[in-house]
Amino acid sequence: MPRRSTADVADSRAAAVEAAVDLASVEGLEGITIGRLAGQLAMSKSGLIGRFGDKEAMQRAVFSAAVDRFTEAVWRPSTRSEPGLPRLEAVIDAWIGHLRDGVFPGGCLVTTASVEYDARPGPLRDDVAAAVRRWLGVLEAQARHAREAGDLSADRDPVDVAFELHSLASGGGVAGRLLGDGAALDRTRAAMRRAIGLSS
Amino acid sequence: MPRRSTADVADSRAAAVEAAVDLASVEGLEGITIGRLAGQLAMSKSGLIGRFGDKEAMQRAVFSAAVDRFTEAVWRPSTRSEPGLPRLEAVIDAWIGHLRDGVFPGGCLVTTASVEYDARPGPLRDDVAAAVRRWLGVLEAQARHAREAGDLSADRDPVDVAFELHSLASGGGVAGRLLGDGAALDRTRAAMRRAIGLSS
DNA sequence: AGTTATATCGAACGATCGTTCGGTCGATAT
DNA sequence: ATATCGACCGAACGATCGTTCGATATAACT
Repeated sequence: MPRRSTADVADSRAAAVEAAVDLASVEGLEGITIGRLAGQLAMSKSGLIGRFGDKEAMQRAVFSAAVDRFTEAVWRPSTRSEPGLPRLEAVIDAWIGHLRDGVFPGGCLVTTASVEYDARPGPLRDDVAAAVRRWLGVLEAQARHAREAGDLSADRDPVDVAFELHSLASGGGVAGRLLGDGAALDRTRAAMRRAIGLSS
Repeated sequence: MPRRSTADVADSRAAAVEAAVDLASVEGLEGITIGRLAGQLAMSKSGLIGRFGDKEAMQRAVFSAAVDRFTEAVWRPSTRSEPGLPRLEAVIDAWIGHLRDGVFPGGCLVTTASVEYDARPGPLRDDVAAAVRRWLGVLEAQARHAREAGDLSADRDPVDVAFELHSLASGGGVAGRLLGDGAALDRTRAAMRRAIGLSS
């Protein structure tokens, strides 16, 4: 078995993280097992964990990568749209698309991690909370921009809007996958659009 | 150590299930460990698992008990209200109250289990899906009743309404607990009322 | 009183968990 | 050419996992 050159070092770690994101998407961040992941990567347990230090550090790296994947799929494309309501519309479409395409094989890891750690103090919970807070802030800023531009009803609180969008996407994705309901994402999209004052 | 009389049999099993519900609410149904639960109940592992057969049977019993707890707290009180919109309003208030009171110490176990099993086939996933489907059906029936009574806009699909209420409560509860956001449940309640056409 | 059924125990099982350690190989730097 | 470094391995560690298996003590039934 050839050793990996140092030029491939980053690739090796990144490959492990990517595989772990997919695994965690199904089994949860707590469901990751070093042994199973190592087997899946055809590595030894010690070789794998050595890249991270310990399991918790690996979980944090995995979650961080999942946030990047989410940001890339949902936020990045929307930046080509005008700030405010158009960008919110773009975010909603990208968000629904990202859920539909199965960017995460077992559902959005941010949602999974939110549920796993919402009642469990520790660094991971802090990481998850920070990521969600940041995302809510982004949505809120767009809603505020839309309201100031007159594209969103003045009696809609931007914080409420952000919170509702997040809840709907998170809850809708889970329920849809659990029930195998193909129409769930359509319903979710419609509800999200309703939350920003659009009829359909 | 005195043995338990047969009259206490149901109590012993029920006590184990209740403790397990609380534990699973924090750690997840997959996070339950026979050893830890046995220790917490001052029982032997074998004595505990003997009551259920195997771990999966115990998890199913635990989930079933959680559904009962949810039904008792959220649905039962609402049956004193008139069917249709008044009952939906009562459900929303009871639902928010149940989230606020911490009926489940680590958040609604139905939500937790939905996320845990939404991408993992098996009997537990089937149980969870059946429970969610039943609950959505109940909500939908009330929404339909409300619409036929003219209390709900004719262009609101009862299935949409049920789905939105479920998503909002589920997503809102998680995000609120994760972020330690005391206003989250107020926002969730307002959004749920908006979903059934009420202004506040 | 004697029998049966049940609830629970302690001990042990093999499997797997996360982690540690010493060693080996290959690439890089001197 | 030699020394250094980092990636990775295999083996082993103690802990815990879920489960199985008699043994025991009690309650209920005949």
